[in-house]
Amino acid sequence: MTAGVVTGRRTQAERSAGTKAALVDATIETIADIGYHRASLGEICGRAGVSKGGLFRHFESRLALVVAAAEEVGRRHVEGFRSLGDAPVADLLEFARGRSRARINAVWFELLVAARTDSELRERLAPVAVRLYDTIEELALGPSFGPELDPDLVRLVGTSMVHMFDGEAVIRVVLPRPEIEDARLAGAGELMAAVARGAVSRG
Amino acid sequence: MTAGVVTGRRTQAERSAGTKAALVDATIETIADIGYHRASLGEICGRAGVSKGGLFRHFESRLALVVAAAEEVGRRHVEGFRSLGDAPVADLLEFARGRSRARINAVWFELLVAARTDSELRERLAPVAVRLYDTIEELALGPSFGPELDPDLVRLVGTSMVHMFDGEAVIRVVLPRPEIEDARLAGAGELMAAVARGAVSRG
DNA sequence: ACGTTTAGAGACCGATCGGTTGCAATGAGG
DNA sequence: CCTCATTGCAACCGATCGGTCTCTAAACGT
Repeated sequence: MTAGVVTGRRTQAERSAGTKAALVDATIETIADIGYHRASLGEICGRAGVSKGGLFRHFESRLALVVAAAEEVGRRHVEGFRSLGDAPVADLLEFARGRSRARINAVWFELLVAARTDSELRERLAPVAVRLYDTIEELALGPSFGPELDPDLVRLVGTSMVHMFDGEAVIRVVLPRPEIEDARLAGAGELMAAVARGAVSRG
Repeated sequence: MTAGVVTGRRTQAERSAGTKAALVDATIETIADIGYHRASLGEICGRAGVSKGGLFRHFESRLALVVAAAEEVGRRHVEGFRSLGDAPVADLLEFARGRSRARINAVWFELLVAARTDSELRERLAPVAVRLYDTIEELALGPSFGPELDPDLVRLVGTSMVHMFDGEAVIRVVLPRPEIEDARLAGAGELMAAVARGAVSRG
């Protein structure tokens, strides 16, 4: 599970990296399981198999830990996106929807909502979010959309779709409507296809 | 502020309704200000000018209180929507976006995210959300869209827009992009106008 | 006017939180 | 092998949480 773990005799750097990764993994899992405000350091440490004292050896505060967790989730998103390579727009859309609904993506929802009323979290999360969006948009602009297309238009429609799936994912917890969601995915696919074939211009 | 407050001698029913409304108002304001998990009963009671003992006279638990707050926010949304009456689709969209961004709407985001990992909250919030969406969709299907339009299509596009604005509102806390957001509103307006004039069919 | 019921106040409770501290174990360098 | 810095553990701290309990004040029924 936790990449980078070495058994037997380990160097200090390996030990440090190992427990750090275990703590970040446990943080992601804990927030995904029981939510941000219930994800106490005690619970996280218990899952990671690390004591509270050990945690503070690697992270200066709970805040630093959850920001590291958000970064890791972003890293996995980018990884998944990259491994998708070139694909039809319909596949891209389904992948995007899947990411919005993904277990670990809940970490982002939890932290974004918390960031609204927590200025320190907001300030530390903002640059991470900027980097994540920049990376993904750069990645998405390459394949599937020829250079003859207005990149601003592609960016506009693409982010709009992501926001739409995010909003859907949030309300779906309490109000799932599978038929409408499927129709939405299909309709979004048609719109994206129209954009890809250059049939949509910017107003 | 708190509608229904009567000064001087009041009947028990008036007293009860008054403090109840004050508590719900304070809950909405507190969650909007400092978030769901920081909105402690002490803080809420302080703002409402009611003691903790007084609170539990009217609400069996913190959960019951925040669900009542969500209901009140929904009521105000419907009220605003109703007072909008018949209006061009562009105005409807701007109104919808404004609602997604509204201070008090944060209560819904906070509770929806919390509901994902809190089964009791989820179960109590679900029927409220269903009623709210049903009411708004019923209201929106009336004006602006003639009866010759497929109501399912209007519902699909309409909810998709709402989800889009919701997703935008959530990420905007940490990653505001005013130019893209304005272009998004304009583009959504064009799409909605096309739907309203019957230029879009369901696939 | 008076006993009953309801609304409200505020001290109090056990549990849990994020974070600290002193100490034991481990690996690094000579 | 010995010394020292790093890593990890667990008891501990003050603060705060949701919720309860007891008591007073106000409105009600008669």
